[in-house]
Amino acid sequence: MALRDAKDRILDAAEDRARLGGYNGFSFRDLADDVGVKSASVHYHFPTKGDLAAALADRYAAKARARLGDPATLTARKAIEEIVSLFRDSLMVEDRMCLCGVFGAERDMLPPEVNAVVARYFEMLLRYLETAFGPDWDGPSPASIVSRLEGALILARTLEAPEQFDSAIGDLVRSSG
Amino acid sequence: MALRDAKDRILDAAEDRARLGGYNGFSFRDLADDVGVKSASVHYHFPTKGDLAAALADRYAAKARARLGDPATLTARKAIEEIVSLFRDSLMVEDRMCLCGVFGAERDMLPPEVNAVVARYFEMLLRYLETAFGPDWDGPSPASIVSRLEGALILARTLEAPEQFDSAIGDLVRSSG
DNA sequence: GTCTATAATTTGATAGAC
DNA sequence: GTCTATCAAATTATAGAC
Repeated sequence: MALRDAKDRILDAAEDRARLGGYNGFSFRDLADDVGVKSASVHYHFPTKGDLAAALADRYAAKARARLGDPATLTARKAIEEIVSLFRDSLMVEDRMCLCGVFGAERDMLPPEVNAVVARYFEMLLRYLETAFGPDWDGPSPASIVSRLEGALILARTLEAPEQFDSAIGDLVRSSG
Repeated sequence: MALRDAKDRILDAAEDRARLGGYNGFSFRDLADDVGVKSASVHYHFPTKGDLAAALADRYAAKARARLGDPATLTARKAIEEIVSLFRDSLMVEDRMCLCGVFGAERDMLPPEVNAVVARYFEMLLRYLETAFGPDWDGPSPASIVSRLEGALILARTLEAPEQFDSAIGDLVRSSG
């Protein structure tokens, strides 16, 4: 598989651009140029932009879920470390927003099929933490953790101060024993 | 002042649309139609879209600051209640994102003059909490609070579940004594 | 699956009359 | 300060050849 197939490379380009500028931050021509094809070829794989963005969010969610692992086998502390690491890499390694965070912020003007997939991403993250925490958990709620991570990405990137991420998340990691 | 001046009404329309769909979620013609003028008139008040968005974020920050009040006169608990109330109304009353949250998420494709104003908004929020907390504060950091609030807006709106906001923020309010 | 070509619309922005 | 008129470019999307 020297070069992955076009469909995947189109999604790579779309993910990169969408995480920088949102749904309207990229066009079919942008992606075509990135991949080295014509925009008609992009439409062949994804008839409408809604199709493309929904497929994009779906792949993004699947990759996150695969990376996070099975929460039934994890301690609460380890699950928190995993999800923090996911968002931390988004900021420190990739220097990109969370795709579903951007789409979520723009949700009222996105095609409904995109919003449906974005919602499933957040439900997946919440369920991941709930499962790892179990019924007796008395630490921070899954919703508070996911919210903090999304917000910390926005804050640290807006201020161009990656250390603000740790300032926002730090005590979460330290108190997750 | 029967009808506020056009400049302000244009910003009203822009704020409403931007908080629903982001920077590229509205056009000069959209705003002109909302206000009842022609798009050339919008360009008279704001030559470029960057000018408009920067003025918009500036006004948004000023309104927030005025509502929050002087942190030097507030207890930590009261300051937290004020900032939570600000974001809570954004969700429950206005059913809109935080303008600077959306712009922050899209920052890498926004004109730099917009990003500068958005950054000042977040710095203002952090300073507000820092001032109210004072040097001996050992509760949640200002960055963690602001992050949670921005993220909780995205989460609750994406899931179309306002109660997730309280789930994300609740223990903050309860532990802020 | 990719291309050329193009349609139909929208966009940010300007010139100049009133 | 608002208008008419317009521009050049970009946008999503489709038809049909190879």
